[in-house]
Amino acid sequence: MAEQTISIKLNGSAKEVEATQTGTDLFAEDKNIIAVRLNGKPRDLYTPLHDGDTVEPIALDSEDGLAIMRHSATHVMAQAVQEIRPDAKLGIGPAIENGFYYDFDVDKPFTPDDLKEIDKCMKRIIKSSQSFRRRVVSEDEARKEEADQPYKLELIGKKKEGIDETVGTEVPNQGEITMYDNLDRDGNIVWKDLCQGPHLPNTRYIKAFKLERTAAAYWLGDEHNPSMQRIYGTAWASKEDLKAYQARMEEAAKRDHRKLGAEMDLFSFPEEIGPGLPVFHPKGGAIINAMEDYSREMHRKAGYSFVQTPHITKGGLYETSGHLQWYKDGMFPPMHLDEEVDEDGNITKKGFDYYLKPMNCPMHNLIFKSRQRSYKELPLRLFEFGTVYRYEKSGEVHGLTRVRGLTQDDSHIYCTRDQMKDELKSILNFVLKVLRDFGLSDFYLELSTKDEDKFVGSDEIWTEATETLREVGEESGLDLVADPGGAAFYGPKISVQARDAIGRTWQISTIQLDFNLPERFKLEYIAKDGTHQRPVMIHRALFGSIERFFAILLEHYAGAFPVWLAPVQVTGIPVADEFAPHLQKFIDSLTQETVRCEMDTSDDRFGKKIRNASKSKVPFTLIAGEDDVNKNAVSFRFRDGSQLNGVPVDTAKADILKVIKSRAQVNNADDFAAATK
RNA sequence: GCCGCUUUAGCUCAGUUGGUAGAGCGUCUCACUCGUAAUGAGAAGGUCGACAGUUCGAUUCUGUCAAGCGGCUCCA
Repeated sequence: MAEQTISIKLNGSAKEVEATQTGTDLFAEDKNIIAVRLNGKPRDLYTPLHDGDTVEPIALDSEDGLAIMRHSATHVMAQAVQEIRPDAKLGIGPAIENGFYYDFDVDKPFTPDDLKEIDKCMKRIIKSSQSFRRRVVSEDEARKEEADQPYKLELIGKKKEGIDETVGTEVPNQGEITMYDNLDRDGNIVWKDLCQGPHLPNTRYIKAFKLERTAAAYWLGDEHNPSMQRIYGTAWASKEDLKAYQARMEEAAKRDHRKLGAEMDLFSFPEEIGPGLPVFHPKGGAIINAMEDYSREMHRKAGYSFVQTPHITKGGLYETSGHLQWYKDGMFPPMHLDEEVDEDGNITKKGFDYYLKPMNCPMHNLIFKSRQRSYKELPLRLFEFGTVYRYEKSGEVHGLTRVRGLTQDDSHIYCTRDQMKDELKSILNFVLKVLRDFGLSDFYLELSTKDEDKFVGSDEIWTEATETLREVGEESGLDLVADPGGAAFYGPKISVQARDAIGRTWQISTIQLDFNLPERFKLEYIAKDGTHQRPVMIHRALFGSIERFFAILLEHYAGAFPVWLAPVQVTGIPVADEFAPHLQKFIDSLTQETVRCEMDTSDDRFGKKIRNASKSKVPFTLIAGEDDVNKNAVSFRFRDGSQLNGVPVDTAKADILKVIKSRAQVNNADDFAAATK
């Protein structure tokens, strides 16, 4: 009797196969295939096929394949944890970027020794070649099987609402509750977990993993829920990929702005001042100055008006704006001032609560309101380096990227509704141009839309604002990614995301469209027809915060800034003391041109001075010895050790100034030649 | 704010199973004046994060607090 056949679509072409065949048979010859994409959805390799199915292979080293492998790896980890800590209650365990985690409720948190033991146990499990088997169960059966797993029981109740732990790959939502059994070589169930899958055919496909760290995490990400112990791991398709990942992590650690900031003497966080409150040392200050000077120049050219506002204010301002309603916890507590009390404790003069300002916009609104405005003044672009203070929770403070006192390059643009779209477009172009001048080049946009629990204003206004931003974003030609619920309470925003030199993305600029604060502050202008009209307000921070942008640049360049931003642009090293006056004279003339110079007059030997200059990442080391003095010249040494000797002082000076003005990056003699051409 | 970890010289880190400490780099002094990534010698520098408790004695053990780190939560 002939086998029954079905027709499927395999890798895009029609094929007749035996009805009993699965991906396991179809891809038997390719050991790199670990699952199938069945009718577009990732499934276990052994999933039964049906007539008309579309089947594509999923390779271990593909994005889907890695997610499946990482998800299986976290099952192995959970099995290992329960072997070592039988009392451990399971939370969720998804695949994430670069790896996986699993949350456990355990009596005692895991120690580094525990991790070593879990790691060992995982290797044993992987080696024992367990297979994963999918099993559909009824809700009652699932509840029975997971009776001693309270968190899983909670998940069973929520499965129907579509909550799933799988991240990084599409979720096969089949409306079924499934268990995944781990079977040993004899087919005995050695472990099981409530899970939607899919999984690897076999644990041996987990070829390269490493447990990274433990951390606490709230159950289902809600801080009101119990805290669980999370173990993070990383897993890759091969040992080489794992090594490459670890090398990337090391590279990122080397660039950490907190480390470079201390090494390069740029900034510090004195304990006496308080957490999240940085002080910038002279070299850090030089960089910040260069950033701000350039920013001011660009803003002047783009038609912005510079304003300045105080750091503290009476609270009423933030009641009007709504900030006190939504962000009181994030503000430093008030100073109650000017209250007078008589001997009996009765208030004889009412006092006021003063707050450190967390935002500049209300103050800029007051500048707008300071007199009657005409449509002829619009768009009115107010700009300020405004220092604000936010009481970030203690665990949230992080280097310069999350601080309690920060300076925003903050701008508020008031315009008519007719002007708003063009204005938004030109703001976006301006922002991207300036970011490119700072050496960032790889961008995408994020559109943050209304948070349904935290907003003011009508739906119509939100829709109009959101759609306007969407159009501007789409017309920019950059990728536009949705960020649902990410908006500020007063309006939607577009944020500019930039990838740095090692591929990490940072949120940098934000452009927010706001119809609400003008309403709350009753802002008006006189229109052409003499009527009173309400302007639209655009909030815009380009660097975001200067501190944070500084940190991003520091990591992007790994401390080796382009010449115009380098804290020290030139270090002079005489070959011997007798040549110092010649070099000093040249350095002094550069200083007169506001080039940031240093002269190494220490007792160190020449070689040591070269080493120190090299370690400092200064772009130009200028050397002068007998040859240079005789020729009234200096010699350049660049960051990579390449050299340009005997450059006449006039040429040297002109070239240095030219490179600074061009904002070029110079790491070697070729860069220098190109920048001075 | 929550969980875990960490805190010893300016920096990076040893060390003391409870008897108040050491290296390298850096700093200072002296000598060396040198052409491309560490010259040599000497010296100074620490209430071992802070405060309590246990102890004859605490940098070491316990507790509280502070700062930092890794996450979680949050981020106008």
